[in-house]
Amino acid sequence: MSRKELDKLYDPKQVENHWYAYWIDHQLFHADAASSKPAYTIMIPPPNVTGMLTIGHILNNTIQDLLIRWKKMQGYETLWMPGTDHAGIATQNKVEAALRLEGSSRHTLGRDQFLDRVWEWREKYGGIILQQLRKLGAACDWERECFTMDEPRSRAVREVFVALYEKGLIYKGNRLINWCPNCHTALADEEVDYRDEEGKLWNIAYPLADGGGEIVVATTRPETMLGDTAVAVNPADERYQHLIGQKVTLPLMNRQIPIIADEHADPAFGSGAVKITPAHDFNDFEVGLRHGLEVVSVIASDGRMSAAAGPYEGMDRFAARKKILADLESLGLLRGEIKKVIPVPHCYRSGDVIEPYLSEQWFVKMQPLAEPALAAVRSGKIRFYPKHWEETYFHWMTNIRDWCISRQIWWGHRIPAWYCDQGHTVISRETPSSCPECGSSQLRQDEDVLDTWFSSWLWPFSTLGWPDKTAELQKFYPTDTLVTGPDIIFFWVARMIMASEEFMGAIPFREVYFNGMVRDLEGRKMSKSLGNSPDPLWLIDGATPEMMGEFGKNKADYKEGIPAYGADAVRLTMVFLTPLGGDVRFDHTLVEMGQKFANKLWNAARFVLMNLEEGETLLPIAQIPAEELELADRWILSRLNRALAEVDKALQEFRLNDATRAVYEFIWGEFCDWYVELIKRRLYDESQPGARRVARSIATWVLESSVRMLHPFMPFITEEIWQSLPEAYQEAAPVRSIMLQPYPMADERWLDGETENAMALLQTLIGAIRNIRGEMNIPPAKEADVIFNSSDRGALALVEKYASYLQKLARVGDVKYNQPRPGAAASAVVQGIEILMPLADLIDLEVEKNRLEKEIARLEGHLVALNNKLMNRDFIARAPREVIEKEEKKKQDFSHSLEKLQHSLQMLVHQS
RNA sequence: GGGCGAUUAGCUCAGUUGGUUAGAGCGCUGGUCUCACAUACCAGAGGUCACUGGUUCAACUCCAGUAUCGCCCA
Repeated sequence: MSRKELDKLYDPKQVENHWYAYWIDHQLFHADAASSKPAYTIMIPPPNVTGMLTIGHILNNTIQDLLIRWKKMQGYETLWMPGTDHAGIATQNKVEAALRLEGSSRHTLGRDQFLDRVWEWREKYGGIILQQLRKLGAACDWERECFTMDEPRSRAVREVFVALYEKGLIYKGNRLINWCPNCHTALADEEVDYRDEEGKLWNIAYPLADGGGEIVVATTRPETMLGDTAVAVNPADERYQHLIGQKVTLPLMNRQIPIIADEHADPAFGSGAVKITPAHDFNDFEVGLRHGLEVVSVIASDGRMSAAAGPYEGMDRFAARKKILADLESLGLLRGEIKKVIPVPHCYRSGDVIEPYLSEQWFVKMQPLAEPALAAVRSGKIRFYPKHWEETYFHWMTNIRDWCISRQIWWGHRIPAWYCDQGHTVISRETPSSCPECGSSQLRQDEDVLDTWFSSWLWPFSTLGWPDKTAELQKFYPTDTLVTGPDIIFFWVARMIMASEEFMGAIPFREVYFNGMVRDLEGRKMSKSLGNSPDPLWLIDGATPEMMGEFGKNKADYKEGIPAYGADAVRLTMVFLTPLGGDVRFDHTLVEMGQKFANKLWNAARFVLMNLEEGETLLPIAQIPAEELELADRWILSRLNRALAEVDKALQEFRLNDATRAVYEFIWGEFCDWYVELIKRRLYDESQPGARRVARSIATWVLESSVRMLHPFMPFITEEIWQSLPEAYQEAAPVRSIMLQPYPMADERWLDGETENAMALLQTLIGAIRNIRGEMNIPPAKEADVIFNSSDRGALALVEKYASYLQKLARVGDVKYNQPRPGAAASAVVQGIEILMPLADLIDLEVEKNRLEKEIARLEGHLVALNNKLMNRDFIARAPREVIEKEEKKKQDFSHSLEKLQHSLQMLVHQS
């Protein structure tokens, strides 16, 4: 393959599409269960099959891809398992909405036809989100893609249901559950969102049955009073002792209900008496159980008042509330109202207000499952990053409640329970043909389906073929890293640990990385409902204002459209912005950072490549004799290896932003800004072919290492550049790809502190000279002569040896050493070296005076602080010796510099 | 009400075990189309590190409290 001439501007579009196809064609994402390499596995958090890619997915999946590519280059057999989740309620709602537009409904279609429609819909739209992930560069093993409702996963679900039932951990019970009247189904406790809303607390008088007065109760939900079956007071509340055991007449219903004593009544709250509605409040339900109270459901499953609500039957629950308040008012039983902020439960899918609802449901007994799962995290077998999420996990796990798993919808795994006409229940892995108890063939399957999370919690092993004993399970289980959001720590993470301990007898993963949330610049969560999340594909491919429709209309940042930043730029920016587990405040203009970095790297590569000659043999750096390396060479190799060590350490600790920063700063701040500039002299000097070859060899070597280091962060551009490099630098592999190359490792032999110090001195000198030039407005093209004065012979020798660096990077002309001060000169002091720049014709005395005065004031400030410190006896007595010495040295340096600057200032004053 | 997290430059963020002259990118100001890159280069301005106490010779860093914001749970 011959080297190509690279374009001046990097164009991600072609490059990204081309290499993704190449990786797929060569099956570079495919994991081999028969491989002898150690495995590294990540299971994707399966996105909803209805979903579209969001900025949040970008963050989550970029992290996974980064880890996978990093481990692959480190020699692991990596598996990134992709798939989608059938998202029962969400998907059903979506298809029902489509049916409504057609004037149809699931009930018109009937169950079977409706399910056909959902499958059809899934075939059509279900793959979109995974297609979008490909644009990001995701190295998923697409050949293994799973779906939580495909046949193997369904088998696992049935197996688990039956096994838990047989073990007595699944039971059916008539209990109060969270009910969404809109979705018409039960929900798990975790599926309820509490939102604070402005509400009211009403005081209502209940007349005593014997006519001797009244008792006042407070409620935020007056419509539930129709189902009251008691009034409770605290047993220790002296005000009510004489009433316990008496009865009150329930207003509007004219039912007599008892006054009971129960700890649940808080004497400090309102009147101290509380109405008890077991059918519509979780606490009241418990009270009811303790006292054997009747349970009267006055709100039906559709959110309307039931027959038990008497005259209010058929009214919507919110309308009933108004009517009941009005009726109480006219009866003279309202005793005032106060405003109150109330946490109102909402359905996490439809947003409708949840009702506690008494019904027959299936539950999983969680306590026995929780114990090993708790131990797995306590013992450190599973580690959380950041660690503080463990607290949340422990809290939930130690207060765990049974899990309501039945849903009254159609889209999902049908519960494997059958009922015969004799009333027997059959729980079976396979569809039974007759009742094993009575032989009846009249079997009816349970109408309900299982909670979607009942399939997701098996994901780490169901995706590998469980319950069969597959080679995949053998090779890739337990998995290594789970990358997900802390918002599903209960829904998913905790339950996966429980299921894995129960069915695999092992942890599902060794570490969990919780990524932060992506917010907009106002700090709001990016969400579809807020309309503040741009389509990530707009960022990758670019978008015109028309394409963005309503989205960009009122946002200044989007009015002009979005340029095509490319996936690499989006990825780099994302991980650059994400601290360990911290939130990311995101705006598309931030992606310019990634875009510019890609362009910078592109041009650095272009520069290196255009300086190579066709067919040239480059020297492996280990073969270059030490004496042929100059300072810059030793320096860049030392810095490269320090960057590698830092990246490795940061990635191991999931400090992805630190790792990104280290790569970014090395490539741009050191390789491009300094090294590339410093080798230009050698590259252009044809009289020294040896030195030229050394410079080319090292530049190419460092570039090649850099793109390998960067590959997990920016896979596309690094592949493109790497493929353009001379083959001599590439290790043999079955397929030519950077993905199959080793990840560079820090080599301590190249670390060289002395060289770095020497280079740092030169860099500081260059900075000081540039500062003078900038401040004094010396035209960039004009060379400036410089005198360096110092008693430090070693330092001057270094400057002399590498004066060419100063000449190149600070546009220095003649350099002299230890010379008397010329008449008009600008000056600065760096590490004891006085820099004098004779500027007779150019110097503006006032500007230079200001510059010096500012620097003098700065030094004086520091000296005051230093003197105070050094004169403090306690400091001298207690601080470690090194610290004192360091401060003393600092003081000397500052005083020394100060003296010289003051002298310079005096000279200037004399001249003016 | 309980728990957790955050608060550093105009904006988005670094600052690893307490000892730095508190940094980066964007934006801003000034100067450069210097033969890889104007999506660039060079320089500059800009911070009482939320507030109040405490520990310490020494606090952006540790502790306590306050305020504001956010998340989770009830």
